[in-house]
Amino acid sequence: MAAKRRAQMVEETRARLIRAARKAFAAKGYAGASMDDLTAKAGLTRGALYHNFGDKKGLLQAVIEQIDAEMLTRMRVAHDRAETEWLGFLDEGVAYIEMALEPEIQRIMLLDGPAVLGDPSRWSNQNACLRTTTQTIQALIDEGTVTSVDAEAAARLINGAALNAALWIAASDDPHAVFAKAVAAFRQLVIGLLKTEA
Amino acid sequence: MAAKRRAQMVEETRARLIRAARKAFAAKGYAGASMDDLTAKAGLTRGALYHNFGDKKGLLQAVIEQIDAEMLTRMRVAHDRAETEWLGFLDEGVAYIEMALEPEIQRIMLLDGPAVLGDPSRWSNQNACLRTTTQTIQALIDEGTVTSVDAEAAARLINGAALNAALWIAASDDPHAVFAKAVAAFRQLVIGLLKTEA
DNA sequence: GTCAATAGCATACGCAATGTATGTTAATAA
DNA sequence: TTATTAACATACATTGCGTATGCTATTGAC
Repeated sequence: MAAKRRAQMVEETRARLIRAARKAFAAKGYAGASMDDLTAKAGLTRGALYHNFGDKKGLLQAVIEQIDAEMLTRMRVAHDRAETEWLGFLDEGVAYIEMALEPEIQRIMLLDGPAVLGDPSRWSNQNACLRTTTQTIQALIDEGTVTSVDAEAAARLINGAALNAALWIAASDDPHAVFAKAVAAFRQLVIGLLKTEA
Repeated sequence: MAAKRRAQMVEETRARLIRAARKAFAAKGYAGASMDDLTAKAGLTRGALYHNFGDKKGLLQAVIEQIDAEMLTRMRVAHDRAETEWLGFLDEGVAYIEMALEPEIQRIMLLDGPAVLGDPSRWSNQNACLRTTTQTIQALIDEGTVTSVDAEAAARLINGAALNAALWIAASDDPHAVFAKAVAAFRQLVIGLLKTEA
């Protein structure tokens, strides 16, 4: 029981550091975030950080894994709510764009993440969002809705398109109007994947 | 004439700094590149740097503008070589993917650039690549080849897709095979933009 | 129950790197 | 001829990361 409480303490420490890091990275960016400030706001020092995560990049990885998991569940929800697999695929994409609009996700997952850790597909565990999209597309191919393409390649392209759309929307003066345009273009573009009923 | 030589000297200095910066940023990444090393290899000191470019970000901007211009011409070449506007559009996209495979372009334009300077569409001058794609799509809409969509939105999505494809290819174990897959999926995807001959 | 060992975190230090403030030289303008 | 400024170099101050070291409490051995 004492051991259990000890393990809980460690998890508490890690969770508090990750929470503070999410805030700091989102607000100041990865490079601009100070580890001293970070840990101080979590009620700790850099000692705790280097003990638990190795270095600054290690902390970013932990933050990214957490956000990635959250994005995964939200995409699954959007997907499962739809009536057909194809509509689920569309909603999944739109959900991705919507999430990518949140400053935290945009800054950490889309801008700093790739710059610091390299290509997302090489991130430690797995880029969950990408996997979901790949699986969804593969299912669409199997059921005959989508033409025969490499599912991972298509997922990659779709993700990139949605990502860029989100950056565009977020940087625009009228995000609402641009969002509508982007979604319309997105829905049009993915039609190319549909199997032509020759 | 003395004035002219003076102006030439300044341009020489700027050019040498930008050249050294391109090498350093490509090799070590923006954050990892040291301004002292940079300027020393250019035969100068940090004084010249801060006088001509303001700060480190200013230097990155100058580098990006140069690379952006180079990419623009290469895309135009690929575009103009094709026989039809639609084929030119496809070749333009493939050319972009090919360029994005070069480590220098990938690191500076696709990874560090957005992380440091924010969304490319907000970059000082203009993101030339994006403009070309937008114009090409608009021309396709005008000639009736492509269905009525927002040209800029479509260009954004296409660019993002190509960008992500390049990152994927570059990080893969077998770039050649993955490149083929990506291009195939790309060609399939953009078919969605074609006007259906109803 | 005592003692060694280690996990978890804090403190202290060294080093590198950016930005700024201050020179220095040469060209330009009055 | 002299004053001013552009173009760069040098010197300085600050910040911030990573590591080495120190402290405390828990665990395990006997």
